[in-house]
Amino acid sequence: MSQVRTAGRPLDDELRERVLDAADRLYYERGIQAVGMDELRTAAGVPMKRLYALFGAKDAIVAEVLRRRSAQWETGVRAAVDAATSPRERLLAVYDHLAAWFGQTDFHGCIFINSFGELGGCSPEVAAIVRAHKAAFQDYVAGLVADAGGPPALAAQLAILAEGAQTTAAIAGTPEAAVQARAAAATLVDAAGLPG
Amino acid sequence: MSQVRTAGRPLDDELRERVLDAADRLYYERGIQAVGMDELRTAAGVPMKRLYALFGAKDAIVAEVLRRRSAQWETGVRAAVDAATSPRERLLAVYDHLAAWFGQTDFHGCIFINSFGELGGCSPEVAAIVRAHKAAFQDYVAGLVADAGGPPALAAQLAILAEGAQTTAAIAGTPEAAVQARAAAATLVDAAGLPG
DNA sequence: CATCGCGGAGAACGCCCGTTCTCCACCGTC
DNA sequence: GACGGTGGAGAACGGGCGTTCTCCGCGATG
Repeated sequence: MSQVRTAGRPLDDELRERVLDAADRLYYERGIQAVGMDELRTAAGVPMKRLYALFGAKDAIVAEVLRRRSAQWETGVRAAVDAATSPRERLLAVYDHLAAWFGQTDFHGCIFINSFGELGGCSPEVAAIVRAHKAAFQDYVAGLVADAGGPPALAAQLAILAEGAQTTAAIAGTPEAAVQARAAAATLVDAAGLPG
Repeated sequence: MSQVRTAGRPLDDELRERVLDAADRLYYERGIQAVGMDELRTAAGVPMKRLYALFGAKDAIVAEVLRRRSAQWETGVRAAVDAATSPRERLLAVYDHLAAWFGQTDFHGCIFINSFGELGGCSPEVAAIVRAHKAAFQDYVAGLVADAGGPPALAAQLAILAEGAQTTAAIAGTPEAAVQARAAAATLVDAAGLPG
């Protein structure tokens, strides 16, 4: 059952990582349907037979890519938030994290929004993963707002600002939506009259 | 040059409308790549030869659908805004318009955001149309804000809220993002201290 | 009425996709 | 060294796509 490393043959886990890394990059850059299994095979340097032995079907690779991105997003946001000190700054740290992300040269928008637009109408599995990811983010923001002593309605507003910033930055191809959203969030937070 | 109606054969303009209506509905419901030319031909009740004589290629149909939607969106938003009286209400009317739209049973999100996610990475033409559409909306909001005597920064914030509401409502499958965005917009507008 | 030409209906074509299968080189074992 | 089996590389397959082509019926014209 347990795997033993052989000289020339990488372990299944390493190979899965390599495939998912390549799939993530290609799907994110050009879209899921635009990247075929042959291109993925070539990019990952994995034999086709191995690819299907590891994942079974393209759908499974897509789902795994999305789940990985969701975990990475959560990790990144948490790190940015936890680096902030006051509850107010923790709320606004979300938008600073967005600003850093939008500024990256390979920024192509939110892969969940993109995937939902591409496959949400035809793939219930993709739709469910995207919905769960966004719901988790909203819950996280709700927790931050609650910690700050803000009203629940503020959480939904802050989440909408974050979504709008991602959409706007992706389509415009410029990162300024993050600072605009941050300013709006600061106004909303202040208007909510947080304690402390 | 000018067309003359013949008994059994519809005019080109009528046929174009029929094709674009069918394409709009199918592309919006299930995505562009998921709908083939054969299905569109069947749905529109138009012979394949006529379809290609009218449009030349699928790309042209896609572009035309998006341009039509852009004009329809502009018309709808303007109507909602012009029905409002005060400058403040005119700004918030945008979100009331969103609320009515999100509540429709066939709401599947913003076709521009969806199309950008699906084809933005591979089709410069689609990307350009989507970018132009969103830029036009931002300009329109900027005009409303200017008319209300608000600062330019407010316009970008209000546009981001509208984008975020569309994304959130589409993915969640529920319309409440519109009223949440409206509340946030009202807070931002009030915080901007508009005159009058 | 014979003929011409145009338009309707859908088959045909070439290509690409996701998935499976074939072939062969290479390894451990007797 | 002979051999069985496993994994690498990529061709093969069935299906669906966008686009083009063929065939046929019909109405206009002499």
